Amino acid sequence: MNERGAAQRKASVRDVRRANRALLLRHLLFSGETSRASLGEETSLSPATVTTLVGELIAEGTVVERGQSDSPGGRPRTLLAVNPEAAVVFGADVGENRVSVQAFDLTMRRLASREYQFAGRRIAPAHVTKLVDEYVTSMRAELGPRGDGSERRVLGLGLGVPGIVEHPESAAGAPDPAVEPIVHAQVVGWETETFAPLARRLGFPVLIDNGAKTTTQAESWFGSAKGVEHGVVVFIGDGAGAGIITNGRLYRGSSSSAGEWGHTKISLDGVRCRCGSQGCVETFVGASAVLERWRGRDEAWRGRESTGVDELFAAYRNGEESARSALHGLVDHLGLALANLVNLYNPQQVVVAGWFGDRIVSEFLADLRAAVRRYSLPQPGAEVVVERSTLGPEIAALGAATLPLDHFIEHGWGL
Amino acid sequence: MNERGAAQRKASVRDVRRANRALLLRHLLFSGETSRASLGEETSLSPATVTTLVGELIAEGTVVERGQSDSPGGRPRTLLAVNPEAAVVFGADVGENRVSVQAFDLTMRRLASREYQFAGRRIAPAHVTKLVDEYVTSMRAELGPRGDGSERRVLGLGLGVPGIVEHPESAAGAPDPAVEPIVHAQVVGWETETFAPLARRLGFPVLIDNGAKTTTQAESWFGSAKGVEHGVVVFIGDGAGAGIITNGRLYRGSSSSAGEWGHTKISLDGVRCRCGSQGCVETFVGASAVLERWRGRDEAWRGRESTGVDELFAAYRNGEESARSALHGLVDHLGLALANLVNLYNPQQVVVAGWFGDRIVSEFLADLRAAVRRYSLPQPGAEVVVERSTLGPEIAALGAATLPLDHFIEHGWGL
DNA sequence: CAAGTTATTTTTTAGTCCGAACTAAGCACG
DNA sequence: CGTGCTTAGTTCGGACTAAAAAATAACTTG
Repeated sequence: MNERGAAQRKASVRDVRRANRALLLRHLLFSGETSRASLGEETSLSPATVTTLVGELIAEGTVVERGQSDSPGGRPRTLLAVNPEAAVVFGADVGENRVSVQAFDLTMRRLASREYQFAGRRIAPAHVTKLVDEYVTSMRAELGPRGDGSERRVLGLGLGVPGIVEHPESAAGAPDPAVEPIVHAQVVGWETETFAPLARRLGFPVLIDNGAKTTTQAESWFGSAKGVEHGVVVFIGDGAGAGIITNGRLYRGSSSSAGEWGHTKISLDGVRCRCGSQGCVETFVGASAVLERWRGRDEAWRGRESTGVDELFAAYRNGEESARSALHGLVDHLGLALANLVNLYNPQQVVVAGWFGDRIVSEFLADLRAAVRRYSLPQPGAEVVVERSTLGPEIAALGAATLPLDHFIEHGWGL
Repeated sequence: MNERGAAQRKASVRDVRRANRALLLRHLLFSGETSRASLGEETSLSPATVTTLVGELIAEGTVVERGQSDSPGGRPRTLLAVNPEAAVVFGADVGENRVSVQAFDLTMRRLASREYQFAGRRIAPAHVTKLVDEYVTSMRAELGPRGDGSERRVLGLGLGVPGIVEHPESAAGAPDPAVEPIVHAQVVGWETETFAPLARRLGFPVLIDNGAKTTTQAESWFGSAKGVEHGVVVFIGDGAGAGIITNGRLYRGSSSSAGEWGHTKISLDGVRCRCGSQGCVETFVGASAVLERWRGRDEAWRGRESTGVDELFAAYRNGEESARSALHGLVDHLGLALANLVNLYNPQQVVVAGWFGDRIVSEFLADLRAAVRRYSLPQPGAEVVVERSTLGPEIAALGAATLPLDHFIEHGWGL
């Protein structure tokens, strides 16, 4: 009566084709132009199989031929590429003070974007629904029809939100557009929300996940963590969070709330955190917390943390002792908190992202690396590479758009 | 040029059969006697497929028919079961002061066992090789031939060791008998060892992994964590470690050293740990550490921690204040350290194991649960179940034996 | 002993990838 | 220009796969 097997689904011949189709499509998407021959070599699929699968992809319009490549004395290779025009994907990200919606082609080139700023860290889900719907409609109008005059197909919209997203039933693996997820995002004042209305209004699938997770996926597809099998991306802004890649895939945990690194404790007492507990990592490395430590509980920083941080770094360069000790303490604590991740997950790479994380790393990368190494076990500590993120904050929406894209790669147009 | 695809292997029709064979075999192994019909229902494979696959399993001797079940008015179901006689599996575990070697039949019933105690936490790998070889030979002699007089087939031997095991190349997934792993186990004085000689002497595959990991697998197959998709098993003895189950499988990280929970830091300063750092979880919840806190740095406990713990608990029951505060502090710290795991992995279940962990949980389970809940985020904290291990210390070898068994389920006799 | 019921097997079908032979499309060199 | 040489891609038959449908087996019940 053990239900271990519940995870393992039965396999059938159809799954084989789906898996191989996805394999090819993924290669094609990430390596740009390739030929059938090299595709076969890289995937170790037989030439015959490549021919049929690519034929299918071309027939459905996902892939196009792009002339020949140079030939070293034999028949020249015909180049293949994903057809950017094949579909549009939308990505939307709800942050702590802005909503950003962007449109991408199938190769994830940005086609259009819209942004909305809000204050007070509050925005109603209905408002988000309205905004996104509006922006998507206006961007579709802006884009117009395709080159050949036909209507643009839409893969779907990915939505990143600053909170926990529960995917009922489909516990394992990637989100499934069929089940309606539940969102808990206290940061912007959402208790238990659903975005079913948005999907109804848009008329195409909406996939939702935590923003840190979607951005992690973007980082692992296009950024510094490209191709990393086991990696961690930490986001440090006002708060702190992490996204985890295990076995090449985003790790979600049993109810998608894995990676709450910002609220792990590295001290038994200490400043109280907004989560209600104390000693959280966030209270040592988050921007507001650091500012508070530097200048005391001064409400002047509230809402303008960024300039506060500018001042802190300026003071540091001026040699002010208080700034020095605040920043050194920060780097030390951050190193320790990262070392905990290193010991637990044994990642090949740790990427530091987020606006404050960027600032820290651009100034103190060497110190941070030393601290991580000091606090982690020799073996995993020696192997891990601490890196800075190369993608800016505008990739949040791209990360979200990654969700429908992933679903398309894996399952095609069906569903 | 991105190597994401490296993880994804191409699929072929053969993989389908292998996967379905494994699916059936796993069901058969875990649910005991079943019929073809119910096997079909549970796996959602068609009756026809079940017939052919089961036919194959019967032909190779792995499965046997076991008479009929009662019939409610139609053709009675013929019961199927894994044939215990089909093969022998050996499991060996090297602990901090003993080597235990056991033999199991294919249904993981213990057939024979041997044990060797050593002192001083030192044993040479060559000595282990010699011991294991000796014990295996003697157990094979003890078991004699099978009921029908034929030679017993051996699946292999699983070896659990108290340290980090690197599996070169086969980074992802389960260990592969083809590549020779490298063992780092400072606890027993091993720097960089290999057990190739053992495999040569035995003449069948030897699979090696960290003992905490193998025991976690046993716990997830046969113990309290049965059927759990996302779970954590923590081992608390003299030291502290953890094994992590994600998506129903053991998580190893990029170089198999994931789960070093005992050396994550929950304090910025604090007692120095044997790993060289300070503030490690181990220095708050490990048996020696707790004793040291209670009675001061008194070398009298060295080597007899178990009786020391007895005295501590006795003192607690006598109402001694020092014991009370030591134990309450322990439970509090343990709760915090577990909450960190809960926030990071979002598991459905946390199982506390290890000899000292057992003692703690049998006395303070309610307090511990409260502490975990207090320190973890509301959502993952509400969902997680903190449980005690129901399997004793003798399952270490069973956990190790699980490695060849898993390999057999997944790949059959080949290789 | 006939009818009903359920379990299992057989047969057929639709689908998979792959190996080998084959065609396509260039270059090199006389 | 034509004849080989080389590499790219396609076609086709073979060896497998699971599953749907039909047939058979083995019971209970009236």
